[in-house]
Formats: sequence, C-alpha cells, structure tokens
Amino acid sequence: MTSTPAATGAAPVTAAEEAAQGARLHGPVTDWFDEHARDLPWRRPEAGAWGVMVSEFMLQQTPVSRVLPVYEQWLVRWPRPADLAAEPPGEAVRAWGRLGYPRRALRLHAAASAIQERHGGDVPREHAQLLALPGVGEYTAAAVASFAYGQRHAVLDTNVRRVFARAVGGRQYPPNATTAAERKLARALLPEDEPLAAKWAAATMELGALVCTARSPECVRCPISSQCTWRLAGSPAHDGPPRRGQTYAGTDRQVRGKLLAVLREAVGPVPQAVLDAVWDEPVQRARALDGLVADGLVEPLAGGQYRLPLGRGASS
DNA sequence: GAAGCGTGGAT
DNA sequence: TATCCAAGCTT
Repeated sequence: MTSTPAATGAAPVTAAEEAAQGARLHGPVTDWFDEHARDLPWRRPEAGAWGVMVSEFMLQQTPVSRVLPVYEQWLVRWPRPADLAAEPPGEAVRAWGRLGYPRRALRLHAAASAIQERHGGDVPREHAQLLALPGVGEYTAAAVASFAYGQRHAVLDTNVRRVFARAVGGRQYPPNATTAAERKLARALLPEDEPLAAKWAAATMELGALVCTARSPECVRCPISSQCTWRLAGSPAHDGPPRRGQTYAGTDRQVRGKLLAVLREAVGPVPQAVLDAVWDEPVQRARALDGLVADGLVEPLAGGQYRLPLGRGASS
C-alpha cells in the first residue's frame, strides 16, 4: 500500500504524480463548471473568435463587471475586425472608456488591422499567428485558441496559477512571475482529449475566479477541496516575499489617466491650457503628456493643441 | 527580470 | 483610510 501525495497532503513531485493528480481533478472541476459557469456574452456561440479576442483584451487586468457594458457596445459598433480597422485608433481609445490601460485599445485596433491585412479579416486559429498579433501574449494566444477554437492549450492566467499553486503546489499564492515549473505543471495537468482540455481551461479559470479567490477562498464550495494539497496541509499562510503593491496616487500613471480622460471626453482638439489644468506640477505633467504622445495615444497638433490619434497607430 | 502601464470596487 | 486585487503585455 503506497501512500500517494494526495493522501498525505504532500505536493506531487514527479511528472507522473502530477499527471495522476490531474486525472483526479478533471472530472470534479469540469462537472462543477457545467453547473456553475457564468453566462458571459463572450462564452455564447454567437460571440465568435472576434468576440472572444475582444473580451480577452478587455479582461487583461480588468474585472468582468466593468468589462461587460463596454464589451457589448464594442461588438455592436465593431462586429468584425474589419469594422474596427476601418476607424481611426483614437475611436478605439475613446470607446475603451475607463477600463484602464488604454494602450490595450490601441493594440486591439492594431490587431484588428493586422487580422485584416494578414488573415483576410478572420481571427487566426494558429497559436503562433495569434501570438504575433499586437497586444497578444502567451496567455491571450492560448485563451483565444482554446475558447474560440476548442484547441488544447495550457491557459495560464492569474486564476489558474492560484488554483494550481494551492491544489497541487500546496502554497497559498503562486510566485510573482510565471515560472517554467508552472508552465510545465499546467501542461502535465492538461487533459489529453482536445474538447476536454478546452473545457478544463475555462473551468479552472472559473474556479479561481468564483471559489478559489485570492483573498478569501470558499473551500466549502470547492469541488476539489478534498484533494487540495494546500488545504490538506492546513492552509499555511504565504511565506515568500510580499507582492509589491504599486502605489498609484501621484504617479505618472495617474497624470496620464487624467490627461487622457479630458481628451476622451472632448469632441475636437484640446488646447494645451485645458490639459494644464488637470495637474499642477509642470515637469511631471509634461513628462506624462510626452509619454502619451510617444505611445501613440495622443496626437500633437499645430498651435499647442492635442487630440486622440487619427492616423495609424504608433509603434509597439 | 523588473518596471511601467489605469481604474475602481472590496475589505 | 490604505491596501489589495482584477482573464497581461511590452520594453
């Protein structure tokens, strides 16, 4: 009678142990997902690959509740990549509203243009082609390939990393930056069957978002709590270095946000004097505005006026 | 690998 | 009130 890692509360060490634990998790997690998955618009069949891609851009570091209304308006206005590509990038920035990180709007516009030019207007299916699009990194490429096209990819976002850190790693939180070990574990846990792998990806994310949350996980509602290495070990508190919370007040980011808010609301070009009113420290204010121009989020005009960009998006 | 990049709700 | 946190990407 061998004692398994799951039975002892120890984290699995070998690839075989990881795969074995994965096999025990697939059923409970996907069954839970069948019953508890939220009815989100980008999960409906009519969303299509473009809808999935738009949602993934918007959801990068932004909560679902704030994305929902902007997503709906976005898809009504720009139902296909070609529709967005046909408009100035500044319109994307304006429609982005207060979702935050407005460079994402610029990159989504640039991605739409690339899809139009390189892929005939259809969101590509290949992971490598997705990854080559502006604003698409490892996570988003895997997410679109998996959620939109049903492919088998390890989809490793902050939710999944936390679920795996706890259920398998026995730790409260994953490392600050994604590690090679995490990627390897995610691949080891991925079901062989393609449709099941796609469901697993969505289900593990949903579990992390709804139950295995960062602050206060609801283990009593968790379908795998009886197998959770972290819980079996007594839910030990995080011991590693604290994750640095970035201060916001007084930073360039705050100034950029204020400047861009004025430009989003403006109908036409905005005089320098109006922008000057949003922040009283001139050096930081100028640095922030220069940064927005360098990023392609703002276009300087003659006569000290500024507006959201009408031309093709800037680099990056 | 670390830093920079928005915004607002929850605790 | 201050801190944490939210489906990351790029340089």
